[in-house]
Amino acid sequence: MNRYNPLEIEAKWQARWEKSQAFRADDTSKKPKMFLAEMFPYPSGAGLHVGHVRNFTIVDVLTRFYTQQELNVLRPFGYDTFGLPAENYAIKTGISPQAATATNIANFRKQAKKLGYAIDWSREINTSDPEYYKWTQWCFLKLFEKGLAYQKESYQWWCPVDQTVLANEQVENGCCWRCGHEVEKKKMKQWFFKITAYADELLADIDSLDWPEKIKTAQRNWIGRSEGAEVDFTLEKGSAKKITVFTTRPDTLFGATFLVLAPEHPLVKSLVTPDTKPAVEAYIKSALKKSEIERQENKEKTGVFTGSYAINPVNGEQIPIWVADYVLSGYGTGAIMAVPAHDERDFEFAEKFSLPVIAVVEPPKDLAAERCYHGEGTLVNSGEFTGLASAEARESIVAWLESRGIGHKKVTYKMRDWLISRQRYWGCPIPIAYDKSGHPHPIPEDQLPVIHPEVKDYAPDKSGRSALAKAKDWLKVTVDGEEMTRETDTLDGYACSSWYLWRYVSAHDTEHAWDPELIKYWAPTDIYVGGDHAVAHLLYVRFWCKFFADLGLLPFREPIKKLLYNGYINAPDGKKMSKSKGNVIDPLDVIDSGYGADTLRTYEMFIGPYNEDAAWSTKGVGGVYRFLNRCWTLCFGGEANVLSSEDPELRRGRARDTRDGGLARRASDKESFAVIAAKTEQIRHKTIKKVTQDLHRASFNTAVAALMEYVNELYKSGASKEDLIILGKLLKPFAPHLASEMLESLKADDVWPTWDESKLAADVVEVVVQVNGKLRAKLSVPVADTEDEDKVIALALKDTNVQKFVSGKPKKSIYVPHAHLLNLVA
RNA sequence: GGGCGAAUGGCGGAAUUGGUAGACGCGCCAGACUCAAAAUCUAGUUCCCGCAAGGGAGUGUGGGUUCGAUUCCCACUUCGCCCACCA
Repeated sequence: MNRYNPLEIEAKWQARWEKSQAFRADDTSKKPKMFLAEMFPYPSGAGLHVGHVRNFTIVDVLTRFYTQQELNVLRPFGYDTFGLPAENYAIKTGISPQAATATNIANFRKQAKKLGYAIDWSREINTSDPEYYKWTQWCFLKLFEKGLAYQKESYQWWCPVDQTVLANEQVENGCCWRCGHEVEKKKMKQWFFKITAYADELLADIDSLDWPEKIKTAQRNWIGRSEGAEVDFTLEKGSAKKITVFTTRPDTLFGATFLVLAPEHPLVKSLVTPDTKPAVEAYIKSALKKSEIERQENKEKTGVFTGSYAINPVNGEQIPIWVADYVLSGYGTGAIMAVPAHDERDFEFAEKFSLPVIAVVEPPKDLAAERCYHGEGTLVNSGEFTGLASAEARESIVAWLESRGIGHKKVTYKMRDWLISRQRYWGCPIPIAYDKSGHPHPIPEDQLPVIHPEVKDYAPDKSGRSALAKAKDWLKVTVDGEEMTRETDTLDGYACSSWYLWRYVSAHDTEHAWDPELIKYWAPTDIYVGGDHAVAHLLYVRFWCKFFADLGLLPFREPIKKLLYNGYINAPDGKKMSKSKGNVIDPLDVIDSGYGADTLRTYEMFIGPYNEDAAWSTKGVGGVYRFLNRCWTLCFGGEANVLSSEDPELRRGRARDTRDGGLARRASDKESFAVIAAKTEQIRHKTIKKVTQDLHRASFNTAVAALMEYVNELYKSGASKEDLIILGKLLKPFAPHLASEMLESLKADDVWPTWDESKLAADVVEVVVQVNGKLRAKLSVPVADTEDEDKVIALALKDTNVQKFVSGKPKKSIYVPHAHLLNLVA
């Protein structure tokens, strides 16, 4: 007998699949479609890691499952290649990001093929290929046309030593990651996408998504809708100036004892007096220098009085205006009315700076008075509104403000517009040019793509502009006959991944970003699998989808029907895998050590529920390898050991060792072959049902367990040819090479089998008897008798063990036929 | 601080609608095979008592609902993840 040699058969099948382009999706099919994808990877120089394998294998199992169910399946693949690692590598080594990317892609492709993935390689995409990013730029122009791509001054991290802008992740403990100098915030003109224009729809449509609840919640929180009011406070001294604040609690307006502005608030400069100016300016400077981490670590309230006062519109009180960094410039109006009696943060601030605290909401009597009650209650000290319930008062006070034109209802979102400028070379160039007066113009569509110029040094220049600024010739461009200068910022990588799913339908289309007919057939994506980007990427694709739907370019408003969010795989020690800890498991090592791709794939599906983190177990891999070996032995190792049987085909595939005691025992059994055949048929149908249903609910680990049970059973009772065919078909999504080898030798196709419900029922059923909820006996009852409750009760009462616990007639009995359970209450 | 999720043998995990807790795998243990080992096969493996039949306890802790709770409700403990001064 040949031994199971995974590396040999895997190479054989991979070569065949390659040659026949076995996984090309059919654009012209009339069959129902299924479009699956993983979150495409950033191809790092380290190659695939076990996390990729888990992610891609989930998609592959489903791809093969639906293909075997004879759907028309699209399962493409691509690479998200723009980003800092390639750029930093280029800065360090001088090797161009283009060249490094090409090498990494070749490696990823080779490794993905080695895993036997059923990928339609004709649709491979790469976001840094001009063929692709021409259309990313086209998307930008569409957003620009509709006013959804715009420029605004915004604060960015800036290193005064390196003279460069830094991304958030390049700021470590408030310092520059390269030189270690403290970073500052610098105001710069930046590009934004107006995602807030879709805030309401993005929020509302979350309900309809077949996505994990935790992702949906994360998106709801991120969007952060809150209802409240904007209220105008006039300044004293009869000035026409006013300060508008946002509050969710207009009912507490009588308790507003001071105003607070964010340090960045534009009015601050005009509120200072000669006395306060130096202190306020110093405070603003230090506040802007504070890093995010410092803000998080030290929540001690700080602030400074501007020297000006405002008038509380409801009671005419004069209240001081302060500046403090606990008020954020990007949210609401960047200014708040502080109600220290009912807001914890305002209270802390008032306490520190000895500002007055006036309670205006009385909690219900059964609630103990808190230091700072922020719940609902009855209004006190609130003029004509005193005595109203707080919820009611919110309405009344806003109406009162509205009638005077000094306030109105307002909905605010935590979500900000999406900042997409990156002062980086290795990103998609923004297709914009500036005229002599600095006004931005779109690069005309027929001049796309705007391609990266060659440069010698990839480091950003001293002005904070990307290395693109060093390509003097490239910078000059003629647009509509006018000499202009190109934009040197590039797009955030998330822009490239906001539309790639649609590119897959016509990956190399030179006329469109996506083919308008094919998109109707294939999209939206039916199942999308990933373990990252809960809000960012998964919100951005939804945003672009709605935008392009509004342009009439997409016939749907949600891009992803079902999302599977897979967990991480940790090292055997339970810690995150990392090079520095030396605990990294390389999936290619697992394959090459002799286990093969089928074992690796099946193991990663068996490791635990797909959506939870799991720890790698080298021993566990061995267990799965043994299982696949047993599959092999059943199919190829049995000939020499066929049991004597009336039907040699029936008992084909007995384990190779005939000397064991179990066999001897079974040989002496009186069980006829017909009885054994009936039993295996039942298990066969049970397994088909279990594996099919488990794949539908993405329960991969239990599907593999069911296959293991099946194989264990076939080992005991012998496998018929039919059993082996079913095993091969059910195994194929997990271990496609081995299963293909099996099905080929059995001369069988791989069409997914169906089960016959009537074959699942046995003649005799085990009925569980409980007394007072405790298990006391198990009865063998003929199926026909299980429908008669009285008969079952009578049978139960005859059982000697039941009799020990039931004296006389039971008080009550509960019979649950479908669970084969009888509970007697004694 | 807020939100979400989780807690089951020695370990990873299963139990899909409130109905036999511990499937499957690892590990361990005994046996077969072998000169021996590995590999393979067979059997056992929640804990306690018992030769056994059987009994008792048992799904983080405490309570509740129910004939019956890993599953539902309340309170608490621990761990994980995400967000975090969002007015």
